[in-house]
Amino acid sequence: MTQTSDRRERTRIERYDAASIEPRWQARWDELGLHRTDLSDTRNAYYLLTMYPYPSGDIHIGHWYIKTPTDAIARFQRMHGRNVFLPIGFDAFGLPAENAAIKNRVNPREWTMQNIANMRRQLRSMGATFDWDAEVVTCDPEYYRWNQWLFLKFLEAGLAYRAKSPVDWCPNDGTLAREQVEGADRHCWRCGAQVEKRELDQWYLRVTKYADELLDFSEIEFPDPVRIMQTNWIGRSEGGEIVFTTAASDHHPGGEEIRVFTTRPDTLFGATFMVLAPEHPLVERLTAPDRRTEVEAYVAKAATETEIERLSAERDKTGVPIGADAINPVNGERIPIFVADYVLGGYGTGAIMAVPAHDERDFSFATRFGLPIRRVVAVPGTEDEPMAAAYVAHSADEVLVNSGEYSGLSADEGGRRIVEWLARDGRGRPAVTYRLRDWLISRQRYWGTPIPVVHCERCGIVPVPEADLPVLLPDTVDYAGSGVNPLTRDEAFLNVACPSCGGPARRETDTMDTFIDSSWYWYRYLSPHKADEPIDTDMAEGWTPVEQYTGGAEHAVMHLLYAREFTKMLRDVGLVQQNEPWRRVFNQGQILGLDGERMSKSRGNVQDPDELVSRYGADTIRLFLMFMGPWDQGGPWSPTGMGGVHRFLNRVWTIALDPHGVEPGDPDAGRLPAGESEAAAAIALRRAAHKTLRVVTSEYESFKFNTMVAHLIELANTLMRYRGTAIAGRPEWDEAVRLLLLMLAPAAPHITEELWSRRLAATGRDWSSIHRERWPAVDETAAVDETREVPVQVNGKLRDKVVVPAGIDDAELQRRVLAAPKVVAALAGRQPDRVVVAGGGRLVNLVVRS
RNA sequence: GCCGGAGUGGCGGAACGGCAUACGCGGCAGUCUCAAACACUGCUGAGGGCAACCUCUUGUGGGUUCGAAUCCCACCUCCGGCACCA
Repeated sequence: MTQTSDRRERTRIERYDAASIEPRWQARWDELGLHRTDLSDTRNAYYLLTMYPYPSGDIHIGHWYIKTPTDAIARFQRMHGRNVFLPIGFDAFGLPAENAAIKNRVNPREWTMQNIANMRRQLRSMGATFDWDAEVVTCDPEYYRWNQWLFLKFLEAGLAYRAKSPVDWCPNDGTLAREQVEGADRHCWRCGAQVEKRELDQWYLRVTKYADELLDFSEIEFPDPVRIMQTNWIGRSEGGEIVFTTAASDHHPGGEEIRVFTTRPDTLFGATFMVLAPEHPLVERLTAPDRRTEVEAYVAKAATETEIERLSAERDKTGVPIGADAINPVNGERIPIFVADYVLGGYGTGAIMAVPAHDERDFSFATRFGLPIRRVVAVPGTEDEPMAAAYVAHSADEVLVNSGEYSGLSADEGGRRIVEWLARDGRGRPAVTYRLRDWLISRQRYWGTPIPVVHCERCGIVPVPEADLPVLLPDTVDYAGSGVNPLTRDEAFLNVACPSCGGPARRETDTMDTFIDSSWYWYRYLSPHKADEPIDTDMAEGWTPVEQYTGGAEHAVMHLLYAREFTKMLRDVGLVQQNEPWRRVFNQGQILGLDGERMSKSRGNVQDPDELVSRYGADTIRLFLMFMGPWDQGGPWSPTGMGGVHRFLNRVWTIALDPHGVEPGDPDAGRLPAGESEAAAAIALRRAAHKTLRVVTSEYESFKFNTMVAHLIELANTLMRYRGTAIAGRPEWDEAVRLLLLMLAPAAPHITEELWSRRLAATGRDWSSIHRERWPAVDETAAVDETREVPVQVNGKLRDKVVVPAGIDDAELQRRVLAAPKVVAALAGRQPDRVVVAGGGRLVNLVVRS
């Protein structure tokens, strides 16, 4: 070819222009109903769930990072004949809407609905195949009424109850969320007032009932870290509950029981003091008159601290003696009682026996207060050694010492026997404790689901009858410049006739934790408008547990655990028949701003996707987000590299539409690689295509999108090398291009649809969409390599590589390795002492001593 | 502090007991162009050497192994969660 004809070839085809093709195909997919799922057909049901977004108004590239690979999974599964259901909705209740309302005097509903409208538009611009017919918006009464309905069912079943519980309280702004308490001095973020604790009557769900069941992960496939974190969060501990009694003193007759939980009943003889949590009810009663001032001051101070501070193993232990003693049930010893903040009221019994010799926290406390440390577990021969730290290690030959008749027994056996002994006369029993607490669902806020109960002067707490649901949130809301829940001032909302006696009553003003909303929304997607029940039981039976759930790792313990608890509650009131909500969960990483912080409008580090869409098109962004790293990793956002992915799509465009053109710049353009025949090149291209198909298929299945894209780029680069040669006219070329487009289709749906339509228009074949094609099958015979390269090491160092036929045996491989020139040089006449042929001949290591 | 995760070229990352740095970005050189842009081709971890080639390198320090980025122990740094942000 002459240079002039080259130039003509180059300019002949039009350029890839995403903006002109993407909206057209999105409209076409809507017409085709690509995204709509026939839920009545459950034969090949594949329920793909992505965590629904909070409509914060901070719409940023992070949403694309979460959603577009999920869409690729949906399209990939559809190409495998699965009936995929990919719904979307909005987690629309919550604190940010109220903050915006207080600050800018906008109505939370209006603020939320505006954000939702904008997010809908943006989510559509991704080209994602969400089934919008199934959309759920949690602040819609059509949704939250069922939170209320479910609450009533739980109340009836004894799964909901009311108890006192402390909140962080600001005198001006009411209850504060953790993020609204600022600084070491714990002041209110809005008014700066000192935050205090206040005890309120609040609603709980009895989820600890499921603690043991939640530790069983056999029906749910979590990433290992999530399973481990949930296991630790539930925190099952086995041990004993031991009854200590108080000793008589000047101010107290004694004989009062103090129950403690311990995981180490074997160390009971080493208990030299006792500690009550500041919240423990006995503190008030047992404190000696001359200790009262100091104890009360300490208790008040502890109330201002966070649990994280109190549990810190690093800081110095604090506490005060209350001026009373307890009696150790195993030896009748009087031991002093302290109150200290490192013991929590909400864990175990809120009281501990302190064994400084065998517990690190007790040891540092005892050291600080000069309390006796008595060793009761030791490896024989070491029992009299001085202790510089608590001995907590477990060793097979350690035994109990200084423990009366139990001395000499192993710790396990001794502990068991001590509990058995105490149990005989009711002074102890084997016991299990969990770190998991019941779920506090009350929120003193407006923007949430009203808890459907009424407080009647005569009848007490009365559930709202089912027929009266929903209890609607009033639309007009006046915050009056304060964070205090406006429902508490809304007389029209508050005043109601008691459903039981008809007398005057007040509505409950607390609303529900928004984690309630997110604990069952995937069931509602299946029947979002069902008017008589929250969940369509038949539909749930056919479509759930959800096949695959994707979402952020930041939800590992809270949302992902609450939802499991809730599912078990739904099961126990007869609404679903399954134990777990989802079969498999994948946690993708989080996209941070360039500054490494979470993206938010207030930080000014958000990347607006609209701008990128108009510059590169949705396909480039989708592909770049998948390519930038492993999906479970996330990381700081940087658009550097977007151009590389865009160039790749340009090459795909060129390959598909202009196979015979050549570019200037390559001196060998239009010629096959030196020494490669046309037949050999055709086989090589076919091999590359099918090897790519094999690896790309498994990468889609395991969500390894970054290497999936890398492999597609490699195949495109291979095709580019053959462009303009005789290969480009052969069926192997057409097959490779066809496979490339099919493999790329789930990730870059618009450009592949465009190229597919153009290629098929030329052939006259009947088609509707590349996204309705079947995923191609690997031709394994085409994917086989004829030769392979074997690296050769001498003493673990790479010295040479030999190319050998694929089917060679080890003896022949060794012969060739030892004949390789660089190997001969490296051996320098020495004989290898050992020849290691690794992993079926993948590598050879020659070991030479001396 | 506790629980979980991650540290690899100038940058994003690949390899996860067997060739460290695939793929991409950036950089350098070139083809095309009057020129630029686009596109395309080649080179590109560090140090040494004219070269063939040699030495070093996966947060730090130890260990296991014929062989370690990968497994084990200790430490450092960063990220997520810690129950009222979602």
